[in-house]
Amino acid sequence: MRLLIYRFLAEKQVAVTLSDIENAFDKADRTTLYRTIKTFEEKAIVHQIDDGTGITKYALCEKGCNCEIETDLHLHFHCNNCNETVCLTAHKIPQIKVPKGFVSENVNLVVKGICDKCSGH
Amino acid sequence: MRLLIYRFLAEKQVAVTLSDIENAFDKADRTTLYRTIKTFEEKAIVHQIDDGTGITKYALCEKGCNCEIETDLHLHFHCNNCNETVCLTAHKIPQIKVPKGFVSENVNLVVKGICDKCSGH
DNA sequence: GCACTAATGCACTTCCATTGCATGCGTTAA
DNA sequence: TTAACGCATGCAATGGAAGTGCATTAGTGC
Repeated sequence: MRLLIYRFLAEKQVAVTLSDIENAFDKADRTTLYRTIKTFEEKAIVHQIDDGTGITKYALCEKGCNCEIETDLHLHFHCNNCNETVCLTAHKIPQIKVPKGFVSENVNLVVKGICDKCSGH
Repeated sequence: MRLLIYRFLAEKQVAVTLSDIENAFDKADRTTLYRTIKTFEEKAIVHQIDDGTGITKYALCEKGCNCEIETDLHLHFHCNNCNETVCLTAHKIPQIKVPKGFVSENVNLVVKGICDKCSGH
């Protein structure tokens, strides 16, 4: 089961919602998928993405994806056209300056727009 | 009613959830507050913030807060300690580079950590 | 006062995230 | 061989937030 879910995530190049997984595995129960994902999260196999659609998505952690590190520098791109969210691990987030007294531990950056597939390039 | 809500938002220096407003106005109905906020949003009086807690928050737009512009460069700080989210309008977001084929329309940047109140400075 | 519009309140629905409880299955220990 | 245990799975139910339809009330202009 977990292997199947892992492969599903590996094939998908985009972040998926729980519903996506649910639809892909009709046989399995919501709860199982949910808990599997949670397990993956704990083991730092996948990471959670909040792209502003209100639905949490998940994506496999790749090389260079240091989710476990506190100063996580993730960049996610959400397409307003196809509604897909991709993980741009190659693009690092520039250092963000915060005012005095503030301590930065984590940065979440979501860029919205049109993705490469939809823009036609 | 709307004036009361406006004043409430003005007093608060942090972004608030619908529940926060609801608690502050026991007399009023949820729907009224909800629709009032929506109206404010349309009129660009407040803007919505998604700080990753899963609950959408709202904050007054200030001078220099160009929510209405597509290339909205907002920086929000979410404190992991007191769970409050503040709007750092003074801090602009640096230009984000996206890969070829991607078109950036909107940027959402949330920094998490410890705020000035909680860090003791 | 009358009519019209805007604002408010109530009830209901939907959607997603999460949890409690029961079941099944494989492994270990008596 | 069997009893006990841990773990994965499934079903059902809960809770919280967002959103909507409809009736009622409050204003506003005439």
